[in-house]
Amino acid sequence: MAQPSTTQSTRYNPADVEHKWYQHWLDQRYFESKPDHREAFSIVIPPPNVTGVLHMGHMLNNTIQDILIRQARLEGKNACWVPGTDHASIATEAKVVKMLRERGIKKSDIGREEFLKYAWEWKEKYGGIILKQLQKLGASCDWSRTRFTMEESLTKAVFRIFVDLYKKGKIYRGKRMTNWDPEALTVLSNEEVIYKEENSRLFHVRYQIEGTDEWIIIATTRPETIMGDTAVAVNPKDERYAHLQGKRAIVPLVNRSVPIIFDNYVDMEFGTGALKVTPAHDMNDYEIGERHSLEIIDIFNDNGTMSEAAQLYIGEDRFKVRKLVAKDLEAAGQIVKIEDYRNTVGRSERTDAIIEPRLSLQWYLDMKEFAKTALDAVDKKEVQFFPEHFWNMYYNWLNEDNIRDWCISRQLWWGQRIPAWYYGEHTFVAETAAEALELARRQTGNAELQLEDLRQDEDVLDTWFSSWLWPITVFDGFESPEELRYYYPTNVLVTGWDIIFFWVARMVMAGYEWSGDLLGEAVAQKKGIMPFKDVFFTGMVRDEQRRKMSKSLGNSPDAMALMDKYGADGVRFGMLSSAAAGNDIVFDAPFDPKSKKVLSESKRCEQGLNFCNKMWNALRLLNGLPQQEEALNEESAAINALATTWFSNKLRQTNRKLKDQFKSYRLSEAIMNLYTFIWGDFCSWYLEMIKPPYEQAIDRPTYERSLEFFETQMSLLHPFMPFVTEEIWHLLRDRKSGEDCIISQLPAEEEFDAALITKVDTAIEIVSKVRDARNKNGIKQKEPLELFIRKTPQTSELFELEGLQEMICKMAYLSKLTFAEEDVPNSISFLAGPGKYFLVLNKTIDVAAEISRLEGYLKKAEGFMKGVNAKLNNQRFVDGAPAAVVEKERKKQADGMARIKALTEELEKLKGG
RNA sequence: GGGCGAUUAGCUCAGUUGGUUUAGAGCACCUGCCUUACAAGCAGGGGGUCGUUGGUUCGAAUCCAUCAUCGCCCACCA
Repeated sequence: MAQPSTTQSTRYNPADVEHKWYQHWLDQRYFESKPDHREAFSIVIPPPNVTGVLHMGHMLNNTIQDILIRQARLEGKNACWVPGTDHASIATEAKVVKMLRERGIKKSDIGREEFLKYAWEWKEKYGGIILKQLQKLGASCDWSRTRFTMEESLTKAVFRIFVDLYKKGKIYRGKRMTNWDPEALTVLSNEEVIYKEENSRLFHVRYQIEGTDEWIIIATTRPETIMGDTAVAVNPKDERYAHLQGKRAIVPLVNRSVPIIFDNYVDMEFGTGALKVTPAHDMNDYEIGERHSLEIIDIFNDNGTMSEAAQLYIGEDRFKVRKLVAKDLEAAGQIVKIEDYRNTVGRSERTDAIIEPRLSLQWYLDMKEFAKTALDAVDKKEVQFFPEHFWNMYYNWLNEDNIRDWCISRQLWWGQRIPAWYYGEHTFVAETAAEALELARRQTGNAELQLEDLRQDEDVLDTWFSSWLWPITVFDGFESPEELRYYYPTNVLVTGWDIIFFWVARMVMAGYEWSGDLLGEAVAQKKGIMPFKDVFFTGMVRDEQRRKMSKSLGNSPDAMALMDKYGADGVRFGMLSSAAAGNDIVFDAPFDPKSKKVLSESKRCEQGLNFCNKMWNALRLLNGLPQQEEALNEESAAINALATTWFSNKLRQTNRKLKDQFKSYRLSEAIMNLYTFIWGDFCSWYLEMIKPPYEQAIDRPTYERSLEFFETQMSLLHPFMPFVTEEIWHLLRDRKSGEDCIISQLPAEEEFDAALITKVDTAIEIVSKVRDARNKNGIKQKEPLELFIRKTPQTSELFELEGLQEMICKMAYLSKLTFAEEDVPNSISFLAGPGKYFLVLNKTIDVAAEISRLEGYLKKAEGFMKGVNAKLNNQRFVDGAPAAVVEKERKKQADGMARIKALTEELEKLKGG
């Protein structure tokens, strides 16, 4: 068993502590979970990219998951947090390509097989780093369950559902516009295209209406595509062109006759309101072409030069042709004018080449029904979002006007290769090559066919096509659903809102599609169910200029360095204390203009470390106290009795609040709740109340209660700051094996005495006011003073509370506390709670200062009364508001009047005397 | 262009269905303390007419509308 350190040092040192306890937890197998009789609580990790390194977003995300899983574990649930990584096909392939390039190897030279060998090597080498880093953060994942989206069994599941969807007719192959990089000669995904505003020119070109002397003027930024024009389009509402119905126009230079069509897409306000349509080279034109069955003429070669189909300028580069066409049109008198113009141009992230929209054959998944399922799930609250407003974003993407079929093929090698084989005109979709071959033999009637005769699709599947199954596949749901029945649906998904479409929505779809069959009898009518009950959206972590923290911007502090400096607990505190659900968090790491780097420093994390230190020293105080059976005297017996009763009630109150905060995922509130409670109520008040004078002993019962309080607080705080709490837990008492904070018991929810808490609050207010009076009058903190209480029914009742007087005397260093029938002359007076108090200073009072102080109070009280009176004098308020509210206002009025009266009297006396 | 969100103390943010709040917390700031648990600390303090203008209501930081500023997502105009 791990040994706790000694408490000699006044400084808490996380480095000594954190690794030790993490290893201990691993040795005790606390993170591991197997189905049993207990209630399950499961979370699947959003798998980070396999070759990624820990950044601030991961830190936040995984800290939150760890808090929830540790809390569940403490609540006695069977907590299971499944870790893993994503193969991230684009990102990883790009890294491998770069690595190979640095070694002078070109991807195209080595071929698919060898490339994949390098890629796997790379994965083996760097794949574990991020998981190791998560361990440093304290993540209590069941590491024996670590999965990878491209491991064998997950890949098998991917092929299985691909075939399933293909059979259901939801997967199809279709031609669509894609982003073509004419330099790299490859299709790019939307994520790899960067759009930027650039300067260009808008050409106004005139086209003749066939068989007339009339012209129609169109505006274009890309005159070189004129040879691919197959229509001219105008808006059907545009009266200027209404008469052109059924007419045709002549495309200049190539003199082709094309139809004039009417389409709502055309913006009447833009340019001349007329548009040339080039279906092969523009996304929108393609869609117009589809609607009007236009001819498609592809005028470019792969490398961006003109093809035979262009008829003119064959073999010349597209940008050279733009100039040539402009010149030739000008010469032919076809150009009306040329304007300067700014438009957005898409460039390849890797080669910076201007993207050419191009038709290509891709695999698609029909999303219509899926989208409806996913919408219903949230609509019927089967899945709940925190915060709720993300529903709007989700709805906006999934509703039928916006939803688009999912392009699931990628022109990459690192990934799951599409399980489709071709033979001539035939396509065979099967889970394995052997099955495909069998299909092929059966369907072609050719029993002699061999695998070599078939050609497998070259593309791989989109990464998300494996991750949308993650909540099912990590439990081997498709192979043996026993575990799925226990752990599914998972309790909560914790993720950034930036992947709400890519991932969250799609997991919901997959859950409903397949879990029903897999869960079998466990689910009514075998209807699929949601993959998680709650979704907790974390914000993006941003720098002080509100930019997203990212590696490419270099604005992110080094996560590992932060933890070295402040400890994992400190960093967890720092991240969380500013992370309200769904709100982006601005992380306070300073930027050093000299080194042009973000420093791994943070005030918030420092606060977390200071908090550890505070608790560490509270521990040192308790551990260092000598003990004896009886209390020192009657006074301390009374104080200790009051202090323990009061604190146990505060503890229950805090526990109640904390439970609510967990239920609604208000975790940043929860940690601040614990912070102020432990630091303020426990250390500053409770411990000071019970602390015996120097080298005196504390009575054993109070000591014992104090240990219990401390322990309970460590359990409550454990999910947030696991290391320091475990360490203190062990230093508080001698523990047997297995008595660890990580599996300790949380206090049950109990009623608390609110009236008692209010009374002690008033006492605390009195103490503070006395201290303030000392401060303002330059009197030493420990100089004994006498305090008088103006006797009223309220103050009498307050001071009936056993130990209250003694406690106030101790905390405020008062020599004596006396009830007075009259106001006490030559004293400092103040109000606290319902009473009035007089502090006798052993020196002359500065009357002028006293007057101005009291006038300040009076002004505030009068302002307050104005509001209250205005309400009560309003007959409609008295009639309209609920009786309880009116009653409260009446009480406020009475209290306020009393306060003003007391202050006025006091002021008169001071002024008069 | 479509959608979402934000605007509260010098900074970062709470304020959960309108009424125990002329508004809370942390940091920063100011004053006094090296007091035998803690200077990574202790005690105390100052600071905001809740972005604008209207409206609903007995009552608005909170609900509605408008404008302003900022941020994000999606689609992209030839």
